[in-house]
Amino acid sequence: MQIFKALADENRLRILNLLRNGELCVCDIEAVLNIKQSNVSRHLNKLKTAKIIVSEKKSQWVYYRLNKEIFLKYPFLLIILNNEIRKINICEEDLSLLEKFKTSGRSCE
Amino acid sequence: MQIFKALADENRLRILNLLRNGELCVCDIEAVLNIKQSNVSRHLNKLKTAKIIVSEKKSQWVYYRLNKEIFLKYPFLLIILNNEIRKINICEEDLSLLEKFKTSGRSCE
DNA sequence: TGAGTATATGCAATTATACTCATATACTAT
DNA sequence: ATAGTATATGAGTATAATTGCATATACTCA
Repeated sequence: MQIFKALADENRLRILNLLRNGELCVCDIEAVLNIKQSNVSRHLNKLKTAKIIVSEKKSQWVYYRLNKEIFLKYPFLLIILNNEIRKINICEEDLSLLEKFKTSGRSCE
Repeated sequence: MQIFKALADENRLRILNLLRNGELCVCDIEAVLNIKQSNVSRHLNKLKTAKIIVSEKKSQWVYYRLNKEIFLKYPFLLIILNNEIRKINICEEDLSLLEKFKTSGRSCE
């Protein structure tokens, strides 16, 4: 139930899309999606509460990544991630923006 | 996107569960779920707009059933229907209520 | 035709969700 | 210590979804 509600928001699907290639910190996501930091933080919390992602604090940053276990437990989630989310137009753009951002030196790592 | 929103409501998941065994009219669903008719009608409309179900009018009744085509198009939907929705406690009860209702003679057919 | 039933829909009220701004907390580095 | 950065969260607002009630429409049957 909660997992379906977690998936029912475009910003959260965009976040999951970004996390497909590996972990990101809040400010990476904020920069790429161009939404407010507090907003990103809350969306991440919803995804985390639904156990779709997990977080790990590293010095001043908090890194979020997909929770492999839940993708094993719910095969439909993997299909959604790999087949459906990428069909959303803006998700392609997000990925290339992320690419640019990561190579621009403005990323926090 | 719209498909995810359509799945993000317990009543709608319960309706999809009931439709697993075949088509039903609005009043069948109303009786089993014990929610208001106008409410059932609106939920059905959301599912229909998301193309998850289709409807067919037969004399004074409107019958709703799963849209086979969309389940072929989105395999994750089939997994959700067969594996996840049934895990929701109330869905088991709904099915036995439906059974009773259908054999009680109060059903509209 | 008229009464009864099934369904859909307009409108208002309620509830849930998402958002913004300001600020607290935790950490880093000078 | 102090300033700066990253993140989370409280409080208020805006927006969206759900619901209930009343009613319109379409159909049936006597």
